[in-house]
Amino acid sequence: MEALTGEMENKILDAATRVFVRKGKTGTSMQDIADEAGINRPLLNYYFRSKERLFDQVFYKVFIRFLPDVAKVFNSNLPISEKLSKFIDTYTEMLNQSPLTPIFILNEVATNPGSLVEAIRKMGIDPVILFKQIEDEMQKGILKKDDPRQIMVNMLAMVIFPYAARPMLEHIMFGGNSAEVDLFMEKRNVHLKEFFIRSIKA
Amino acid sequence: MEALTGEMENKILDAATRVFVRKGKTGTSMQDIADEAGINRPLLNYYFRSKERLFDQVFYKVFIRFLPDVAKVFNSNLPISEKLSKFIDTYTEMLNQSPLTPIFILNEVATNPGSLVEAIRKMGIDPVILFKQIEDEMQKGILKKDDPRQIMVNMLAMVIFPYAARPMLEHIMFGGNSAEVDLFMEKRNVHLKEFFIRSIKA
DNA sequence: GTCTATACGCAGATAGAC
DNA sequence: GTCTATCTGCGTATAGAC
Repeated sequence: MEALTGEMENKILDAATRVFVRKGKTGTSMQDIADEAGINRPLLNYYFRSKERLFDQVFYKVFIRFLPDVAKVFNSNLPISEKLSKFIDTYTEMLNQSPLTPIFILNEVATNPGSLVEAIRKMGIDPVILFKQIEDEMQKGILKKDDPRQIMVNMLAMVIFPYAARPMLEHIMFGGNSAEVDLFMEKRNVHLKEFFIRSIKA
Repeated sequence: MEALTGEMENKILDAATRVFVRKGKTGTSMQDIADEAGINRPLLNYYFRSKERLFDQVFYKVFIRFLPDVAKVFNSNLPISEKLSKFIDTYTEMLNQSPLTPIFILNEVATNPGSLVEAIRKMGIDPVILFKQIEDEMQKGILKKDDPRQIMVNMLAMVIFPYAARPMLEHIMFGGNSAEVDLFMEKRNVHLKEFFIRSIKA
């Protein structure tokens, strides 16, 4: 029944991703995934042996999806202020396409730290180069002297947090008005760039 | 066997809180909680009828714990810069005592938005007063003109995110060195105050 | 109030027919 | 490769003895 190789694998993987990301690992049953994929439960085991293995592949896929575009920005020759701006745009675009991803990843890593170790081992992220550049610009007087890691965490925080906390913010700060949050998020890109540059420039 | 009224309830509630916060709602079994409390499984049902009801009480308790101290800061007559500084200290102290709380709350609200609605209805948070004060100081030229909600989200993001993302950051940015992260977090308070004030002052 | 015993369903996983 | 049937264990919850 399968024309292309791995067609069914991808079909399952996509379905599993949607459910896992929405309901979490322990909150998802194999039946949920089978229903989402429109197939039979044993087929999941046939193709992925176990829920554990299926989840691992989903996690890895979701996790890695967030990196290539960002790496491209970080490895470019642009000054920090430009990288920052591009990072905000790139990351925001990804998050708009998969807004549930941050909370999914943060939660899985928190409740099962082992899941991450394997994933990052396979790709070798190295933020050191970026730290060096930041320190360089601090030396040159372009940026205010500070701990580059604090800058990095701030950047991630301000971009990612609103997505992870959206349901909270929507109810507490926006009275449940979802459309208003959308507007807020649209304007946020411009705000962030200004806000951030003001803090780090010398 | 119970001397004080509600002694057993509290014992269970505390145990349940520890397990729920660590493993999440769906990742926690009643047996886990009974073991943690050192009691028998049916006793949980006797005191709380169902896992659902037990969880609801835990969630509400955890959620509300984060508010009174913060509310005190927000309702004071201090200028924004002072409130900000106190907020960072207060929130950080709470988070240091229960560092897993952010990811617990964010995840539960994301996977089951209904849980939040009930909790906030009972306490009536109102950030509008704070927004007005921020706008006031903007009018007076103390703060740079901006959207107060963006400021608010930035503040929450920079304080809360490092706790929610700690396992991630620890592995990716600190090479798994936990002690170094502790040091980083200690220094972060001072950094945050400077960083933030630079961004918002006129 | 606290226990043992138990009911019942659904979870993940596999056997085996087609 | 895909299905039905089935195994086994664990999940929540309750009945009933003490």
